Amino acid sequence: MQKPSQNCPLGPCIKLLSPAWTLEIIYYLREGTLRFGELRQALGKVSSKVLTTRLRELEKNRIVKRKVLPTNPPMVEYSLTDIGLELLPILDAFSKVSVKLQNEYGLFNKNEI
Amino acid sequence: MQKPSQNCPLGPCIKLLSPAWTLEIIYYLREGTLRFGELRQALGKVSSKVLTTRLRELEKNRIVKRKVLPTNPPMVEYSLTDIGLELLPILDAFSKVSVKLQNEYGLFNKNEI
DNA sequence: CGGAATCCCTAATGATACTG
DNA sequence: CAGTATCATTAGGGATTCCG
Repeated sequence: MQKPSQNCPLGPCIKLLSPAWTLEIIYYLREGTLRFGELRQALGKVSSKVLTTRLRELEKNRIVKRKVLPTNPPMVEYSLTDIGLELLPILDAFSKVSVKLQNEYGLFNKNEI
Repeated sequence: MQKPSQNCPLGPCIKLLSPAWTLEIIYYLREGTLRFGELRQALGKVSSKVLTTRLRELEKNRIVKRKVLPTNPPMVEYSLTDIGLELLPILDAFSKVSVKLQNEYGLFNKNEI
């Protein structure tokens, strides 16, 4: 969790997105609904505890919608809310910049980062 | 520091920008050069140790340029490199999204975040 | 002024096991 | 399946002091 500075307008947004896995979660939900297990698998090596924590935070901040299906065993679907969708330009920017830094400047290649 | 997931293309960029104060540093350098002390003051309550650490990392990754002026006592100026300037679209995205979430959805108002 | 060197310490993450 | 509960860990950040 990052510490925001005084007048920097990015503060709250940084605080929202800085916990581990947060941006990746939004990334993988960008195209639709995923179940808890699918999301967990997509992320790789996140623990279910941390993933749950993150999803609860995002749900509380109305970024992510949680839908429990009345099956047995229960299935839980996660998707982005309208507010969550508003975050996608940030993801786009990350994506575009990543590509550019890699292609034009060779960043992210060796062990630089 | 965030843990990147497998196929998410944002991984390296996230890793680059996730340490505390990193985005704020870039934000305050966006319009030109700042001395160490000025940057420290702009950020608010960052310790000199952490700020130095962050600047060294950014310098190593060619995001930030460090220039020592031959004065006594020495002055050190920091500015964005060409690569650093490439990151500004990300900052723009943060900024625009922050405003939108605040104005249209009332996020970031109370203690929500 | 701009750090380097210490020491400290908590929040955040992770591993494991268990459950409705 | 989708979590909770517990415990362990650690590394990231902070406070302080001192230096050229």
